[in-house]
Amino acid sequence: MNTQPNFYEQVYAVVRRIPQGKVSSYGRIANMLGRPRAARAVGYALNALSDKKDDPAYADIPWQRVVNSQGRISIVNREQSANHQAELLRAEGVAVSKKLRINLDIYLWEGLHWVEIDDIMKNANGAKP
DNA sequence: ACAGTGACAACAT
DNA sequence: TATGTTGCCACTG
Repeated sequence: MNTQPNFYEQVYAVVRRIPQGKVSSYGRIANMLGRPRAARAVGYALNALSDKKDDPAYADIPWQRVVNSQGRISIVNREQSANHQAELLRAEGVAVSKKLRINLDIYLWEGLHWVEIDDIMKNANGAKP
């Protein structure tokens, strides 16, 4: 009852549900998946996408919609990637300040309800039925 | 099997 | 507000 082999897939499934123009945080996603302390692992999961970007199955994941709990783009020591993420978000209508900060009062995604989470847990696929 | 790592978060200065 | 520290988790050699 713990470590499900598909933790990454579950993360991806949730991220795919984040609507355009909204953002969520690593911690919130971890929370949705029933692992409130796994925020760091969520970031790790998204980081792993860079190795899968050639796989079309992972090409549609809006990773840019995930920021840290303060509403700031969290890839601090990767300036280029951070700016890239900011641009992607702006292109979606999300206001990102020069300091890479986003107003969560406006753009925070409410998240999924338990029924949808339950579905993801079963299929660890989420994307599509 | 085990230690190291990293797109986090909460708390302390 | 801006750093630094500590705890956490899943994944990797």
